[in-house]
Amino acid sequence: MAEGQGRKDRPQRVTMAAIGRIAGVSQVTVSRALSNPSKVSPETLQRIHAAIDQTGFVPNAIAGALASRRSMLISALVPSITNLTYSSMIHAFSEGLREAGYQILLSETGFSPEDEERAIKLHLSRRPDAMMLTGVSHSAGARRALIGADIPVVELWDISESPVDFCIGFSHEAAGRAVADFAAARGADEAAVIYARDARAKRRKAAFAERFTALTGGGVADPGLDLEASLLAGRQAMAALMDEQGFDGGLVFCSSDMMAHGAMTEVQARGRQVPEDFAVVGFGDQEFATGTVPPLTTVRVDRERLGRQAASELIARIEGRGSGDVSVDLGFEMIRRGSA
Amino acid sequence: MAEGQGRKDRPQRVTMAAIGRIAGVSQVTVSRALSNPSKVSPETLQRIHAAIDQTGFVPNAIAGALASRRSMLISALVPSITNLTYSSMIHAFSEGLREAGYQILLSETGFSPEDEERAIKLHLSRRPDAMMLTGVSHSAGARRALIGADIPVVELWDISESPVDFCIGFSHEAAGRAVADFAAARGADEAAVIYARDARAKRRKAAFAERFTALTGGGVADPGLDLEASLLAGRQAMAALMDEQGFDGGLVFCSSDMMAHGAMTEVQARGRQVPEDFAVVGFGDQEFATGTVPPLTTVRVDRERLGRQAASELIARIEGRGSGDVSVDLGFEMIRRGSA
DNA sequence: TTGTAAGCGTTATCAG
DNA sequence: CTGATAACGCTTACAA
Repeated sequence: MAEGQGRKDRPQRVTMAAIGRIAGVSQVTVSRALSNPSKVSPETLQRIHAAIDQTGFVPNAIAGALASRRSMLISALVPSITNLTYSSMIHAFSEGLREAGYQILLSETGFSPEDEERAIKLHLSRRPDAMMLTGVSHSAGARRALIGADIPVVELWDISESPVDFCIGFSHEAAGRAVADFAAARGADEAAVIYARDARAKRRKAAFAERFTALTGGGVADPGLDLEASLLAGRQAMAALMDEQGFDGGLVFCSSDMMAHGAMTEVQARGRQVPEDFAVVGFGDQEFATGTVPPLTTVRVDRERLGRQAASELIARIEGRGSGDVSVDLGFEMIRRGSA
Repeated sequence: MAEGQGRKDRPQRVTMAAIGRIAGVSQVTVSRALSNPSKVSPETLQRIHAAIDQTGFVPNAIAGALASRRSMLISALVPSITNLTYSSMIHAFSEGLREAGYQILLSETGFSPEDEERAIKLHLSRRPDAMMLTGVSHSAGARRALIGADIPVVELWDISESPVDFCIGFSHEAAGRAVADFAAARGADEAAVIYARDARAKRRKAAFAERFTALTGGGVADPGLDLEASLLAGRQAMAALMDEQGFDGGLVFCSSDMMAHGAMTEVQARGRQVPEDFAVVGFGDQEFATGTVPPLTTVRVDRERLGRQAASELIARIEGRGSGDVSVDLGFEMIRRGSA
């Protein structure tokens, strides 16, 4: 269906004006028929729709956006789309928006602030009606551009005192400490951390380590590896912990359920027991967490609610009736299952 | 940053005309400076960029798209974004496009043709320069709209004799048969299938079952469940197979690695052996497939290549230099590991 | 209920 | 190298 290879004659597209000509009305009436049918007489409406069906007319939303100054586009930036944490967030987020007639312009930013800034500016050129970002840490240039854009901006999956506009998430430090409290209450006197290349994951593990040591005096082994949030990486980290860090028992706090699953796999592959020898705690409470053997003890964050709430608040702000909240802490929940 | 709640005075945006006024040139020259700098004198260029920096000007891509009739937007439709199969496809796909300056308009269509048709029409109203669809089965209305749009359309993850425009993928039937051949060669005389609510998965299992029976005369147990492609669903299906279908040994072909992982988990949780009692074959060769115990035997499809090739061919066609291919079969590969 | 006129902020075309 | 001027296809007043 590619356009004729470089031909000059463009394939005369169907416009509202054309529909109007066929239906015997002006272009404006066609526009009205589509956006405000109640203001057009039934007979006219019928003729217009007949013309639309006949021609297969699809309105040009670009022109509409330019004229109305509303793009009905929401841009969303996440570090990675293949990471279930973020993809499920987007899923919930876009559902609410789709229902309200918005579409999603999506980009991956990796974990680099520079890439994010570039992506933000590119997105802003599309004049989205609002924007969703992951996390609260952005480059100065990004913040400036965002503020200049003068649209609602929600930062998800973290909280901050000074968001660009507003944020919905939870405290990663508090989550790390909660796991440390859990570990201590459970009687662990040695601990280790497994984490991926993700600033937020590192903040959780740092808070965990500090609290765990303060509480128990025990050490916290760290493989010091730069990893993806994958099962394999979890296995590797667990292996490194045992082979190189001399970690021979205790509780392991992993930055994602996937890595936790990998850690368990490695422990069991070596004939050791979970949770007896090594207790494992994940993060995220992914769907599969109840399906592992033993079922995974983890930290649940209600991503569904996070996404939905972000969507509805964004819509509210677009319509000028936002709550005015600057930071919404949705919290998290320790889910104790069998692995710790 | 929401606009003043319903105020009348719009916040006077910065336009190319404004930049021109500051730099002492006309609006057109600003446009040129941005899209074709070589045609503007160095001094002028400098003044223009100074004005841009000073104001934080971000060009309006909507207006640009309307005037140039090129949106630099590619729309992509996938059944689900939380399914790693599709999200990794999009990831590879969008990478190539981003490099060429395109942005991605993404929607999830679920597994319903009606939803897909609706989404396609909505996307088409944005005048994307090209479109990516998952699979080759679309409603008549969708095909009509697509053809009328007169843009390159690639259908991914399947092949067909008569795509809307062109397709890149592999034969799901051939994949199912290949697994059956593998099973027979391996000496399996009983088999079972575990599959998700996905038309393509069902085609693979049907082809598998037919070939397996033809080859070995053995039966193929089917739990007949309507499931998600999740680990838990895999466990449930495996349990149903053993408890309700009397399946007590043989090879299980699963429609995804995740389900296969679940099936293995269930087998092992019951104290039975993989692959001795139950051989398990997955589909997709996800990253974690090498990390399971035993490592998962599966069917690999090169999603990376699929996505990249789709992107580059789409760009080529947009520029009027497409290959003209109608259907590209990238094939698949049986990866024998420990689970079967 | 319908129509006219004036943008929306760019790019394309043609002159100079 | 630079600038008028005319689209691009729609929405938003304002009139009739």
